[in-house]
Amino acid sequence: MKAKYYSSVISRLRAAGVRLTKQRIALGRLLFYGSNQHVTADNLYREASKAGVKVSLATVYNTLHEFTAAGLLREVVIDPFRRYFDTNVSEHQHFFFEDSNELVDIKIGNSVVLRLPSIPAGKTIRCVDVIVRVSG
Amino acid sequence: MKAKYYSSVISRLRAAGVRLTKQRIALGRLLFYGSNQHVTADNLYREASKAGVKVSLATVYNTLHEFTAAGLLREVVIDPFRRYFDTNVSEHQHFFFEDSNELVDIKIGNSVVLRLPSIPAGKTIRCVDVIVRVSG
DNA sequence: GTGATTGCAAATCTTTTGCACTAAA
DNA sequence: TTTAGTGCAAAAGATTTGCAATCAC
Repeated sequence: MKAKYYSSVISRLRAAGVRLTKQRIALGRLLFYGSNQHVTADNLYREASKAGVKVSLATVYNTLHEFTAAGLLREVVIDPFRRYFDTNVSEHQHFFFEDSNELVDIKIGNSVVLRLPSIPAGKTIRCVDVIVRVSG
Repeated sequence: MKAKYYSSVISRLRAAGVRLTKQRIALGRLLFYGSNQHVTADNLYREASKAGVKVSLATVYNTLHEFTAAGLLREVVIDPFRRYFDTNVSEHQHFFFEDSNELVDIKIGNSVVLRLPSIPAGKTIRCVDVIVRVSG
């Protein structure tokens, strides 16, 4: 099973056109087969350390940006104190649990339904971010 | 006209329960009667300097937080590089023009949340942030 | 071999803090 | 008079950068 996951990460990275390095493969495994879909740099760095992966924090930052540029991750702007990245790049919305700082996908069918606004001529909507901030 | 605006800021601050200082009144005037409803600390600091208001950057930060805590401003999390504050504290949504870094309110009637998601029992929705990111 | 990537430490940028001084109530 | 607010400079915290060493293709 490990081997299958491993090669699956490799083909995903290769398909995205990113150069295959030890660090990227290791981080890719953590990102795409780990339990947490929503990571911060520090977050992923610790997870890597815990997993015995030798990687520097700078490389974690580089990799998160590289993967985002390659379409493997999407950044979620949710918190002024740190940057979150989401392994789910398909269109979806988020709960942010303010008491625990937890970011959770809203399941399709339970999402906020919007009527989209009209926009200035010549412009395009790149995306619509919806964050439901939950407390209590 | 000036005098009317001035006293109107004073009563607004007083009503919000914030102590009236020269700096807060000056920043309040810029915020509540200035042209730009969406400010960053640096942004407001420059505006103050330009208007001849003598105030330190630290006080601008303090004041933005103080006003936010008092319900006079609302923070909009939109950009990982700086914090935006909005003088419009009523429920509304935003355009973010990515090319110019401009944050603009979506006019009422031009965007509507039609249905909210169900949330875990015991929790409450504090707010729903909707950001329409526009480019081109 | 050649150009991209890594790791470290230093730099950067925004925001916060400590503290002596000043101003508001 | 007493407590809160201000300003400065220093600190903090997240992210980035410069550069020499290393690795992928």
